[in-house]
Amino acid sequence: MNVRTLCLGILAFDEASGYEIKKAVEDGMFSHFIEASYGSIYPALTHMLADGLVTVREQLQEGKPLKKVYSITEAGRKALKNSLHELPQQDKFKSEFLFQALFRDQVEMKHLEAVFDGQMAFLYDELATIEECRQSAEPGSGHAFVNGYGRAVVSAAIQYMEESRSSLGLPEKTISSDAAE
Amino acid sequence: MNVRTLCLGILAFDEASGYEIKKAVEDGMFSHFIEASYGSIYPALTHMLADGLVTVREQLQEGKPLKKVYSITEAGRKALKNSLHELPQQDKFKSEFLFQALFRDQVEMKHLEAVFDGQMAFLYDELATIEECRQSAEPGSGHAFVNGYGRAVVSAAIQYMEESRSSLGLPEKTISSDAAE
DNA sequence: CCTCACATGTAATGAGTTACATGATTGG
DNA sequence: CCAATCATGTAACTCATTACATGTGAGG
Repeated sequence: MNVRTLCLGILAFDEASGYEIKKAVEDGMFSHFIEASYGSIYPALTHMLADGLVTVREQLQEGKPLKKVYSITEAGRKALKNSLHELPQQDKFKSEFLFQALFRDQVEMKHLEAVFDGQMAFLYDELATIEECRQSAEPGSGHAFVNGYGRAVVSAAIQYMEESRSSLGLPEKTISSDAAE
Repeated sequence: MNVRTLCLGILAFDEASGYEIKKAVEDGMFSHFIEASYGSIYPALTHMLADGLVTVREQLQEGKPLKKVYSITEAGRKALKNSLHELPQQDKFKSEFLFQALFRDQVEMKHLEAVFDGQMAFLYDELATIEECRQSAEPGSGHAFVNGYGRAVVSAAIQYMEESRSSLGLPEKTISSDAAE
């Protein structure tokens, strides 16, 4: 999938600016698909505007810079549907964290612990984001399915990580002020 | 992570040819980290050879073409360790399957079913691959941890998918003996 | 005052994929 | 004979990231 399709998908739900799209991809409702930087989002929007897949409207705001709000067109919806049908019908579980875990004997214990804790922090953060999104997702919607899937997978990862901590030779984590589940 | 680091990691376990690396990344013990094509693997090996991170040995085989077997050097191990320490300490759950699921209302039911079944097939296949790898992974090793993680996550995904089938409006899957079209 | 959040964009660069190009051998 | 598997490699191309470039307004 490319950034164009991602943006089109987001705009199919609601109009948005490039900045808002970035935020949604970074953290929000659309953070579980692919990554995208400003350097790919803005050109994608410009390109789609030229192709008539989106329209733009400049919005003046009080106390904030001018915002260019993009809306999807009928042609855009058609293009999205088309792209959707062309996407591969499988995806892969790939993890760079696992790659690092693979070499646990070859790195310093301190580093392994940092990596493990980093992944743990990520997983808990991810779960929190998902729970947050679950609030605003209506039951039976695509969003609800996505959040349910994410929650199932992330929870399983957390559980396995917690169980594995000692077997990797890592010290027990004394809970300082963390949010327990 | 780049393909160079991936290859180096694989070679840290055992010597291999470019072709063998590709197979291991496609299907085998090293299929859960990043993807890599011949077009990236061969140049990576050539590059690392020039840098002295690996050595090469040409191996004649009966009934098969000549094979170039690469082995990691001490400098290679050092470089690997270095790269490992520089990798990001988090990774992301990204899924293009979920993106498609998001638009379940906007695609034809037939397509949604194909995508769903495709993902299901992938998950079961993945689980089978992992179980297979578990046989050859010695307990307590990095491989064992990786396989355990993969198994936990993939199992959770399968369970959620099975539970969600009907709620997505998909027909119950009759155990496939009459799957011929 | 200075930094952060908001907001938009471009250009150089880099990393990888796809398609191309070749060729041996085995099995149906 | 033809397809598949084994095996190595290159070149054009795509796509996205990073760094650059600019500017406003709010709040500590």
